[in-house]
Amino acid sequence: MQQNIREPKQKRAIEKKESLINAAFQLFNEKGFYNTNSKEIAKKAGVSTGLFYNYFNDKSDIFLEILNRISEKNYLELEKILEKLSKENDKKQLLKSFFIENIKLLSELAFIYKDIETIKKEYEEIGKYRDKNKQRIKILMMSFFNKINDEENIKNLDIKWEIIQTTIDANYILISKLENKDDKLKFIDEMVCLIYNYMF
Amino acid sequence: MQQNIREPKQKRAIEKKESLINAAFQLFNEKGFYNTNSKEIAKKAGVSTGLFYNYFNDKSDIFLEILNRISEKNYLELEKILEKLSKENDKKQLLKSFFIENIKLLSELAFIYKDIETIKKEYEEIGKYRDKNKQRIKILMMSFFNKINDEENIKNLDIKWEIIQTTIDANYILISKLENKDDKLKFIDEMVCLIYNYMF
Amino acid sequence: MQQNIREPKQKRAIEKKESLINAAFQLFNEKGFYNTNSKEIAKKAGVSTGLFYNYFNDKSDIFLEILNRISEKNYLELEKILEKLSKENDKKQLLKSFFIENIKLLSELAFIYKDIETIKKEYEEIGKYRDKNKQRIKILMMSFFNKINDEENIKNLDIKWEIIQTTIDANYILISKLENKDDKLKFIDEMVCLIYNYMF
Amino acid sequence: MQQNIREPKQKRAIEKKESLINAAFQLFNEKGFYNTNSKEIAKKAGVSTGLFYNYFNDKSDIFLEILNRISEKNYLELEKILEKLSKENDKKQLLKSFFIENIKLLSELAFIYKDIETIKKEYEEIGKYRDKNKQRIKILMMSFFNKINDEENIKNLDIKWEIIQTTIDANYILISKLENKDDKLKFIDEMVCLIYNYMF
DNA sequence: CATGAATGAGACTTCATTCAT
DNA sequence: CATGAATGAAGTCTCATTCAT
Repeated sequence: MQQNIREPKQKRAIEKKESLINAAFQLFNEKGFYNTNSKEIAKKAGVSTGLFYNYFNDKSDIFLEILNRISEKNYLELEKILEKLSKENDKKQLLKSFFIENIKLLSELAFIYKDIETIKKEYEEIGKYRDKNKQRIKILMMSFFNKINDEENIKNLDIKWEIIQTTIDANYILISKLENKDDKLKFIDEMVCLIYNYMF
Repeated sequence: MQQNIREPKQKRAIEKKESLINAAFQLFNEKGFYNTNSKEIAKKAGVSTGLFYNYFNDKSDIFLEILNRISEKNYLELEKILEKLSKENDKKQLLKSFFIENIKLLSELAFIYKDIETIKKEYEEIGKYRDKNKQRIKILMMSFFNKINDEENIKNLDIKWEIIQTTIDANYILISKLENKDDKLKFIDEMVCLIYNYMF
Repeated sequence: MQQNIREPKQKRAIEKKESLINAAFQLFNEKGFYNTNSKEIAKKAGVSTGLFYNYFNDKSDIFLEILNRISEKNYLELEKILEKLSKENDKKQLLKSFFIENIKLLSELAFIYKDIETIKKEYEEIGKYRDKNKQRIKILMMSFFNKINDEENIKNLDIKWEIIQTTIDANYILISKLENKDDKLKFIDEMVCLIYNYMF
Repeated sequence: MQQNIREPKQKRAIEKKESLINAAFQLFNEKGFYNTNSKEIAKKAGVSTGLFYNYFNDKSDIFLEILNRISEKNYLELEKILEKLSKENDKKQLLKSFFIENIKLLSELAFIYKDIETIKKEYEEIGKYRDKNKQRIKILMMSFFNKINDEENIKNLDIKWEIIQTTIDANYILISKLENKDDKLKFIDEMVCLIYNYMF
């Protein structure tokens, strides 16, 4: 049935698909994947329930699409950030900038980390995609770290990155829940400190 | 009739309640809270569906009971560990010992961090309990950190602990998924490094 | 399985059966037959659930037993009342006395009229018993009415009694719900009026 | 999500909702509220179980809808009847006409009187609606009685109407169970007699 | 006799998904 | 393309009844 999924071509149709994705994103964020149902998504998107299944095979499919888009966007932005930052000499400042730039991106992903571990077990596809993407970011980041760390290769960078990534993800969820902007910055400062002291 | 939950008195009955809790724990771990149902839990426990509802109001109730037990046990063990460690002079070694001791405990909680953010939104009770418990551990840990850090009070310890706790939780999930014991130890070494460099 | 029902012989056992009957009577009255369950009855009676089924085949069985007892008691009392009243000459006063005497009895039955029409359809036995008892009272009452109506036989007494019985039953439920004693008496006066004017 | 009850707009959909209501009405009549379940109603309506919950929150909800409709219809018809009858001079004939006209209406409500006392205790909403409706009819009827009773106000009309209403309701159930038309008429004659002698 | 834990059928309810219009 | 009514499988939960102790 995979093939039955239409790719909308008319402008109005494309807008509707976008509405669905936005609605799903918001609801997944607010209430989690398992407490959101397709009827609700369609309602919030202002379209009919049936239309949902014109564009997506099932609920996991729209999740995958969101994951996909955000991952893609983030990867590209990450590349840009790293490019830009490579001119920075002060490593600490560099890291800080990195986090500040990143927070906007990564906080979008926060909702995903919440449910993805469970969803992965049910939908293999999503697990695979997630792992692939993680791997891709890892490569990017490791080459970046190697570059800015002029002296010698960092030992155990593999493991280190695994830990850093996990740490960043988890703390981004934490930060994304803070209301106050100053609080956010304070937390980011601390994270910079955490990562900086760890790596260099 | 809601609260008509029995506390079993006969030995066999207590065993069955335990079976249910163990079965639920395993299934929540394997498949997550939302992909586990009461019938399944009962089946794995070798018990009828009805009995599940003799002992628990609903699925969230057995989750709470598990959370409760593990939290309680861990808190007590944590106290013991801290007591024991307070004799250690080498802070780095101390932290390492702390993590090694802790890993056994905390990895049990891994499954909880997976779903709890979503569950909290649905079941207020669970959120409250979780927060209370987090607070309790925070107090314990902060007094410990203050004690071992003889010179002066650590700045921003509040925020720091928030970040450390988040970091530890997230990385424990990571570590708990590793099969190989040496890998685990390597990761723990790195975490010690991460935390140590951050705090001292 | 009918034969498995024990008739308790020891004093303590008899008391327990009585407790069950009393508890069931109260609960049926308060919440109706279909909203009362056997566990609840046992609990209110202060005995175990299992014991319920030592004495009664099922829930309808205890209902039948209650119906039986009250019907029996009422029939005997009715005979006494009619006997006593037959000396009264003033028919209106006689009717009034009849109702006043009766109210104590019949209000006990109020709860039964509430559910019996539905229960009858499920449990034939109960319908049969109910009809038999109604017939018995009808005979008693009709002979009484014939006796006090010296002149000639009342026309259509059959139908009349059917209507009177229905009317009395329904209004007894009404009266039994009144809290105030004076109100009760006022209603009884009106009922006397209703019936008297109808019959004579 | 509780109140997410659809009001069907398409013709076929409206028909299905009607089927459900008709099926429920018949089943409640035949077997009573507590011996009828939603699956059965759906089946009799030729519809899936799920659809039941598209249109009704639960079993009490469809009961309320039926109660609502019948009450409304009956109230309007009652007004018409009273209007028509107010030209009649012979009070006895008037009452008779009233009952004959009414029997068609009220017998529809018979099923409701059977279970409503019990249902009221479980579902407050239904009790409230019932009381409101009873009150409304009382007002209508009392003004009617006052009008046709030219001489002077009837004493205790309040209590009298309470009794009359109870009496009529109960006897209508009785009459509605009769198969034979002549029997019905005989019973109605007797009821006319009962009420007429009582009131005038 | 008495207990209350245990059973499992069946009721209630939700929701991903389909399909006639 | 779009609708939303309709489906039914599957999950949640209750309770009359049984049975080991």
